[in-house]
Amino acid sequence: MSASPPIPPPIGNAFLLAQLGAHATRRFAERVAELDLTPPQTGLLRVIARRPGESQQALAAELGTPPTRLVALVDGLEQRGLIERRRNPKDRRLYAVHLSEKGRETMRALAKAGAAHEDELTSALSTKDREVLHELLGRIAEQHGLTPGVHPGYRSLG
Amino acid sequence: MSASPPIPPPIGNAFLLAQLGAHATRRFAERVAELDLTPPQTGLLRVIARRPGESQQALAAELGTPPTRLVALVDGLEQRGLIERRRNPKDRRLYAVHLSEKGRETMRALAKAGAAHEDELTSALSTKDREVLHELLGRIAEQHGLTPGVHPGYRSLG
DNA sequence: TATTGTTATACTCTATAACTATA
DNA sequence: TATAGTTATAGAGTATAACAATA
Repeated sequence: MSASPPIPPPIGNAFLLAQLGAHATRRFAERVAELDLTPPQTGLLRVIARRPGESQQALAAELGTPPTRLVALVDGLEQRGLIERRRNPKDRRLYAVHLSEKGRETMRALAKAGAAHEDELTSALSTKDREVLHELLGRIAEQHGLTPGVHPGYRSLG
Repeated sequence: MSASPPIPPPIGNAFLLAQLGAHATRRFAERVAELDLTPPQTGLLRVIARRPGESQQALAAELGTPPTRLVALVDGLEQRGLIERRRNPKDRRLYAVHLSEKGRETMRALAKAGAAHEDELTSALSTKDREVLHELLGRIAEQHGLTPGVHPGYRSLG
């Protein structure tokens, strides 16, 4: 009489989402590494592209990240010439953060990489399947209050 | 004439999966923190439950993690009395890792937490929708060669 | 006195390499 | 000499708190 091993619970949607999400994030990181970017940097670029001229505080609030973390991200992108900090002469405490022309080129390269990533990840699904999946995922994301286009990885854990 | 801001690309399935995956992982971490466990610890417990008596090397291979990382995980679970290291008298280099009775209790609590987590995450979907989602996600996971029940977070990044 | 941005610091997680004990 | 497990060490990423400049 050997003790019966516990029956493992069936793999649910929550686990599949976590598993596939980690896989997707990893593959995306590999792709953007070819552009010398990290995923957090791409997310910041995306926000700057959508809302050019915002202050670092505003960007931090949009991403849900501590302002101190943003400094390092902005530093890295600025040193590579992808973004510009412009002083606001009316209030010299603020910077207005803008994409440079090189930054806009990088955004185009990122869009290509993103499309290739999307294709690769969902290549097992038909066009119709992809639409169904998108609708289901969108409904879950909305119900949980996730900000469209903003990855929770910025959000502090406390 | 102001320069037109770049049109952000539509949010695709890949981003939604990454976003929801990170959210699911975070919520799960919060839940199992109430059992004083981290997600990596729960994944290891799950593998030990399914394959009791394996060596640490075998467990590391199954999870795809460096053996050195496993030591700390096993240490933590053993100190809390959830698992046992048993020496193999035939080859005294090996340990056989087993769940303790307390470990089996913890597995039952984990199953409850997992079910609650699953319900919460997919509460926006009908039963039928959940089945459709599960089928689609399973197909993607299989096509990308993801091991059922093993989170890619163990896998080294190299 | 409040706010923007910054620096300093510490903590968590993980990987790599060197070590031991057994075989 | 090869293998199982361990320890030591270092690196990446992020958070918290203190600080300087400006309002």
